[in-house]
Amino acid sequence: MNTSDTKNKILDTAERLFARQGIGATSLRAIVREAGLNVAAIHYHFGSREALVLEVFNRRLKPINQQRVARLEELEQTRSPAIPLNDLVRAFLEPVFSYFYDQPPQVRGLMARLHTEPDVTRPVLQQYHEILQRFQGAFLNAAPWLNPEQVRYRMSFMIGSMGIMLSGRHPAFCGKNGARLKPEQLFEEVIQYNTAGLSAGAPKK
Amino acid sequence: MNTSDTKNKILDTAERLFARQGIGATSLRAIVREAGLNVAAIHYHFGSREALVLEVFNRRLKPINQQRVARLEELEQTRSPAIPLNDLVRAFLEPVFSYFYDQPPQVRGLMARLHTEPDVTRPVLQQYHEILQRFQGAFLNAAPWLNPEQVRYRMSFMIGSMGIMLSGRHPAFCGKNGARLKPEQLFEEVIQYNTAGLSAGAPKK
DNA sequence: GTCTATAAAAGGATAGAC
DNA sequence: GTCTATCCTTTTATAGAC
Repeated sequence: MNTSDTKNKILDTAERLFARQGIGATSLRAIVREAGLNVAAIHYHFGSREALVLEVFNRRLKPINQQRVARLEELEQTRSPAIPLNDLVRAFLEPVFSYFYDQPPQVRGLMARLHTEPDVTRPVLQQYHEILQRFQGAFLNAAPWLNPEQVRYRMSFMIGSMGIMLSGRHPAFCGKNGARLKPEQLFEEVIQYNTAGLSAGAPKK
Repeated sequence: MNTSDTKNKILDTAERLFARQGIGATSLRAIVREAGLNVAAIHYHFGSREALVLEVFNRRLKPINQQRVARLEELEQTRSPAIPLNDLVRAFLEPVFSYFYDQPPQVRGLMARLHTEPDVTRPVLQQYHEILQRFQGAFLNAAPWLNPEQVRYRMSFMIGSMGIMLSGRHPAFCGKNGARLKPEQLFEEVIQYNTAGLSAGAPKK
């Protein structure tokens, strides 16, 4: 079997189990059992459990954040200096949405965990600190009535609601509630909600 | 030592470690090591690891949700039939805030995890399903331009941003950003953000 | 690159003394 | 109610054959 085939199989399976059972609760053995491999394969390809965890997240985050930057730069060139908040929210969230659109639900749920599992949040997000800084600057430009701390917190709120969207667990009502919005509709809800949140306190024009 | 003393000591320690390391990653042995007890104590008081996990969450959620209901009922009596959205958001979030205000940061971080760790979300939230239903009805009344699904999702977004607030990890920038809002200011930010989000799409008056 | 086999440690749970 | 001692399972990690 090809190197990258096995590697991807491990990453796919780990991702699915992390999303389903939690990261700390998922053993390497559970992963290889479901992947039809053996423990040694993981150590060969990743070196340690911790390195595997980071790779699972980075594999998804890298292309998403590249997309985010590309869209931000496009906005800066075409709509500068006054980029509408709604466009910024879309530039930040749409790459997530389009990337995970055709992924199984469990895989989407992984992203929600990124911001709450303490051993993951720090090492992963440090890699993307610069991107967040750039968005913070853009949001601050677009919402000059806010101070930098407010912008940072509101971005965090946006990230929180994004996690909820991705988790698909719909935590307010994880029971048996029939009708669910279609993914596209749900996404528009998220955009609308967070654009309104970020716009809160704006001076009337 | 008194029964409830030991029980609380276990709950306190477990809570702290769950918040710090994640739930699945925290062993019973780690808990009792830090609490100065032994594994048998946990099984005596809680029966199993799983039961302990549920108790850790329910100990906090029970008083919070009682407060929520009390405040909702007060609003229904004093401001019915048209309860402002802002009051509903406060009725839902303020009990969380006031309850955790004087708790150490790690303990607050636990609530953030409630909505993402899959083995916890379901069993815990099922107990409070009725309360969420009541709030959903109230929000639907206060925002009649939304349909029930929209209300449910927006409540979930609110819960997501609340989790971010509680986590204290400020995931957008977990690096070394100097100034932080005071807790009260942060709370007002959350209220404002989510009131605006829930109000999105409201007809102009 | 992938496997089996195995080492060494840590996990949850229980029995029985006090 | 709390402890020690113990059972059995599972874990991460490594060594060495193929």
